[in-house]
Amino acid sequence: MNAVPWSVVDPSFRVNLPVFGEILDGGQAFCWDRIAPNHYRGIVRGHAWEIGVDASGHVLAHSISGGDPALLSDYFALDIDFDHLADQLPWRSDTLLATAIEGWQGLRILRQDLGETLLGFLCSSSKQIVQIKEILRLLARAYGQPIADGLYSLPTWEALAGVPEAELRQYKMGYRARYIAGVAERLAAEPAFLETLRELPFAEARQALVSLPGVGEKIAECVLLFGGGFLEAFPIDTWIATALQSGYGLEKWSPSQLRQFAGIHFGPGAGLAQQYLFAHMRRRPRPRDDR
DNA sequence: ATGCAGGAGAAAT
DNA sequence: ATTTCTCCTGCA
Repeated sequence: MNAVPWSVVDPSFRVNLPVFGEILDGGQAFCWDRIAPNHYRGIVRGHAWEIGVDASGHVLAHSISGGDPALLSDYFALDIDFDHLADQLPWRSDTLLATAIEGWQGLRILRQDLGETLLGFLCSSSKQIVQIKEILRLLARAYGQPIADGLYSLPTWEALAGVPEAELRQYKMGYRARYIAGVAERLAAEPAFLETLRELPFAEARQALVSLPGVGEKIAECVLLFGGGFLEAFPIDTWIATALQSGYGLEKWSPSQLRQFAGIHFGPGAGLAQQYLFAHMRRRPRPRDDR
């Protein structure tokens, strides 16, 4: 069963268990199933993987489908020095950020497939992570490719083109079916849309994404940050809005004003700051709910 | 039991 | 240029 040996993804890539879980299953990606606290399984870059972290924090992986573990170095964006990027953030004058960075050392932004990221976040509105994963699992089984062991890759947008909205609705996505059908249609009509996106300046890429049905500011910034390599993207969800409002005394600021503030305060690595703050906020119990 | 969730879009201020 | 309502579904 384990004919393929586990190998260290990269000796310099080390994380603690909470950070490991936050990276794979904290809301950036929806393709990983936790099969043990330190062990995840999922499909990435067209291959089935098992990924684990050992007692020393080294990340180990093996592919059930013959994938080269080097593919994961790219997925984890190991070429980017996130520690250095974090040090460039204004933590010296920002105690909230300093606490978040301190508590989540080793956090990184994944380099995911752009089309898959778009699909995932189109399903994300008013949904919890487990629900998003369920929708994607159903879509993968219906329109994706079998990779291994009952695991399917997510469908390409090409595979989704022409699927009627009514058919999509059976996969628990509700009103989001209209958005997915609409985006599939747009991308079929503009085949170069996604590949061009990466080459555009951030503002233009964002504008292009928002022109898609079902993609507003928040989802556009998620797609650009987690799938487009735009580390200046700063998605503002309810957690981040609360963090900014209560942490910086911006209670009366609108979402667009908060976005403006974040760009100026956090700078070119704003997306990483967002990820730290998000993990930090989500770790502590909600404002009104104990236990 | 129902309000509401890591939102978008259109209608109504 | 904001605020409000609806859109599905399933947790809490």
